[in-house]
Amino acid sequence: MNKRIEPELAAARVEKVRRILTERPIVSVADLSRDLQVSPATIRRDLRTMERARLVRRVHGGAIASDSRLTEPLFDDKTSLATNEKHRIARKALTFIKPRDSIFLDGGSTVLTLAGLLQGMTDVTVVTNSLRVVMCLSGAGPRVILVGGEFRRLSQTFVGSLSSGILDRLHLDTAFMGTIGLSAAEGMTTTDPREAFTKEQVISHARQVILLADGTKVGNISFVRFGSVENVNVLITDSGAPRRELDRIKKRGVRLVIG
Amino acid sequence: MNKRIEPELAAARVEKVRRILTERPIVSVADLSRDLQVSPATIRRDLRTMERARLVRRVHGGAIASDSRLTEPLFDDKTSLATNEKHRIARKALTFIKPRDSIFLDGGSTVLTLAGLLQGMTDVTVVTNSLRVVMCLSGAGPRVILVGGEFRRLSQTFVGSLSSGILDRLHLDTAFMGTIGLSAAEGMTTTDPREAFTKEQVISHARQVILLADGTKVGNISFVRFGSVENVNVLITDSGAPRRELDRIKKRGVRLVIG
DNA sequence: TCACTTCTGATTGAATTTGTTCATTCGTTT
DNA sequence: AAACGAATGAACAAATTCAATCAGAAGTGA
Repeated sequence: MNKRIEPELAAARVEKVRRILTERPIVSVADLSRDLQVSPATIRRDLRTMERARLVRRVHGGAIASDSRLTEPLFDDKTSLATNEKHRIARKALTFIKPRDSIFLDGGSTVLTLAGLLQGMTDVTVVTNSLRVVMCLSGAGPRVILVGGEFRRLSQTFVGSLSSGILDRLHLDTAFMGTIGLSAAEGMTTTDPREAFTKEQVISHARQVILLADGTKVGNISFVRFGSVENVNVLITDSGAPRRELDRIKKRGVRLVIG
Repeated sequence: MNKRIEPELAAARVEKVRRILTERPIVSVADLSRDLQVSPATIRRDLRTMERARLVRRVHGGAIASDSRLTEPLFDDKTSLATNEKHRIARKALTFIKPRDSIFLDGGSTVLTLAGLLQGMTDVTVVTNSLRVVMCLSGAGPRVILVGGEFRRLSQTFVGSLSSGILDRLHLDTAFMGTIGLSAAEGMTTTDPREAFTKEQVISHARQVILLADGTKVGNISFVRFGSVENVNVLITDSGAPRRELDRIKKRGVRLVIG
């Protein structure tokens, strides 16, 4: 135009829009047009390309953040539920991590919450078989090593015997693991045999096993067993766990921590 | 006539641009031209070479730091848009895949485009070291096996010697790979030694190697070499590749496919 | 010295971006 | 249901940016 007081680049504009959408859930075209000093037509074009890149969702008059991830129907529901207990459990777990530790994180939703708390730490090594954990730490954070294997879509983890090739070469200070069921009689149980196989591999390589299991898991029994109660050094759970079962587990030598 | 003002050496200019981009997230060509006292054409040439070295990402009117994802994990906005050549190359590559093949996909952006085309196929096995490939296929699609290893944030891939434990047990029909540079004299080159190590591992396990490289890569030379031209069975590129270099490569036994 | 290469700046035509105009659609109100 | 204003998309023009090319300057090696 006649006067270019604002030589703002297009790329900078989309970045600003994104930042605005992290603070507010919705913005109007008019607001953006005024804040960024460009015409509404330009804003609409920007939003259109951003929508193609799945960065925003357009609505009449503006745009909203596209936090509603499309490709994850099952998993995020579980993590977005019960976040209160999970967060408390994860924070307790955090106190068991020392500098320069190498820790294992498996694919449980509570464990994923713990991974989120590690984003600021750089002096630990995280070994995992969970796609979600890697995605959570893909931007910044500790050193991440992924044991390979076959991808299991339901749990978004890598399972099977292939991972043993890597695990055999690693030493783990602490393994933080989730489970579907934990009972004094049947030990830890889960739904998938390949998942169980990988978990057993991890247990056998870890100096210390810490189980993160909200109260609904305690006393529960699933399909495939992957280790006995004796393998667990610490159980972090919440106050919803049944007392009697907890007592039985404690008698087997497990240290209990209530988040 | 000579200049009173000695212009910066090219290397010094590159360094200055990098320093500027550590302070500001984005700079315009005009700003750089004024600050460094050289013509916009020179700035563009510098930015072009810096982009090939993955030091910056160019945008219309300027450039942004390539590692700006330290704060923002989702980084592929631009590459998912600039898809014309990449898409043509990827579609050509698709014709080399037969049912029940086991194929390797590495972490290149063109290869990632190919992964997107595989979402509907279920009768192939995809082996990869790329987080983005797994994310792309995490919802539905073929069987996915990830070779583990240490996570490299810049390329979002898993690299290093750990992955050999899994690769040694797998047979690959075709490996689809990207590269930073490909020249008849220097072979394939990339920026990171660990990345190069993994690529060499893959090459040695694949019955057939197909290189996906847009025209800007042909004749380019990067830091670490990871195989010679003889290792490449097929090169799929676009019409932007320099003719003379293509001829030299073809003489070395590489089958050429222009997307 | 001469041939050759590399780097730089200028030029030109193509491509991209942006603002404006206008017809159409959408959401709300009557 | 009808109507009105706001929002949208398409088309176009102006300005900017880009890539390709050329020519000159400076360095390199024979």
